[in-house]
Amino acid sequence: MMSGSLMLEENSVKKGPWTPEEDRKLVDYIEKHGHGSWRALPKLAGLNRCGKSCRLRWTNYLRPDIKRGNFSEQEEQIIISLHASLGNKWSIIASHLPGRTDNEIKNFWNTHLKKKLLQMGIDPVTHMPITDHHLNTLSNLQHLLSLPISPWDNPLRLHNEATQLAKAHLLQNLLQLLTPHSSLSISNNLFNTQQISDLTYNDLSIGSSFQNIPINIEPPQEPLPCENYMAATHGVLGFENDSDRVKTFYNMNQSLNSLPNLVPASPECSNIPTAIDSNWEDLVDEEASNSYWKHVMNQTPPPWTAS
DNA sequence: AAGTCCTACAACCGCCGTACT
DNA sequence: TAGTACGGCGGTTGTAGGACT
Repeated sequence: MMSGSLMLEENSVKKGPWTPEEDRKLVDYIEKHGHGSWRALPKLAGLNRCGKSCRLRWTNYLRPDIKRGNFSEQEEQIIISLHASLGNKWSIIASHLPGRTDNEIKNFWNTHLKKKLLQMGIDPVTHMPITDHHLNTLSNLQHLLSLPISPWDNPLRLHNEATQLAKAHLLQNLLQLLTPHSSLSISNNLFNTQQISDLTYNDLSIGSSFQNIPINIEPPQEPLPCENYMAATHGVLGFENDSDRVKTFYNMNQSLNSLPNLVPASPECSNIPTAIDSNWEDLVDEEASNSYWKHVMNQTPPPWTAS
């Protein structure tokens, strides 16, 4: 069997990692002719790749305006804030971070920010406190799993096994929600219903691979006042007007900002003026008819919070 | 030192929306 | 209006390299 990087499709289009030679061909062609039709490009550029692969390689890696390196603290804040209001709209989020690609932001979210939010006690999907939502789900699951099944005296044993399997998948999906990017497996002893029923929040742990059940999850160090933020982003409080919503959102960001600061990977990183600095004004002007974004990101209290 | 596990991220896949015929 | 081509997007996978045992 051929390895993935060498595997060729029937039409001999290469897949897998790009070589420096391929990169050079692609860059040379686009610099001279522009990309034009991506489908036609590979042939014209002398590349044995599909147009889609060329486009992705260019937009995500070779483009001259790509900004490499670690995300700054400010960029993190922007991503978190935009994700709270936009969800997984990576391309839109990327459009507000000059030099960053949607793919890069998506990867950064999945590998860093998701974990960070979980450790803060916030569900990175809903941006709601993880306690109520997930524990209710776990509670329901506990009931599901404790339903009596007696495969040995039931003629529908196969059906029951399928049901168990479905339950396993359900639980796995739930746990994956709590453990992003983990290779998850559920051992058979998980289906000891007593063990399941004994699980509490304090018995679960975030950040481990969950490969060894029972699981230990450490609750957040301190309760985070993030309910208001959740309400703001999801409208559960039924605000009377935008002003209330804006105030609440501001309060949330103060909560986020009060968390321990991230340490830049390189000391000089935080001192480098970024494109963000020069474009942030544009963003806030564009994003907010109200001025709350400016206050949120500049961490200055807006007038309406003055008592 | 060797094997295994884990993390990060580049790249791929499939779906969807839009433009064009 | 239907069909097709194309580009964009988000989810997922594959794999290199570091960490750990």
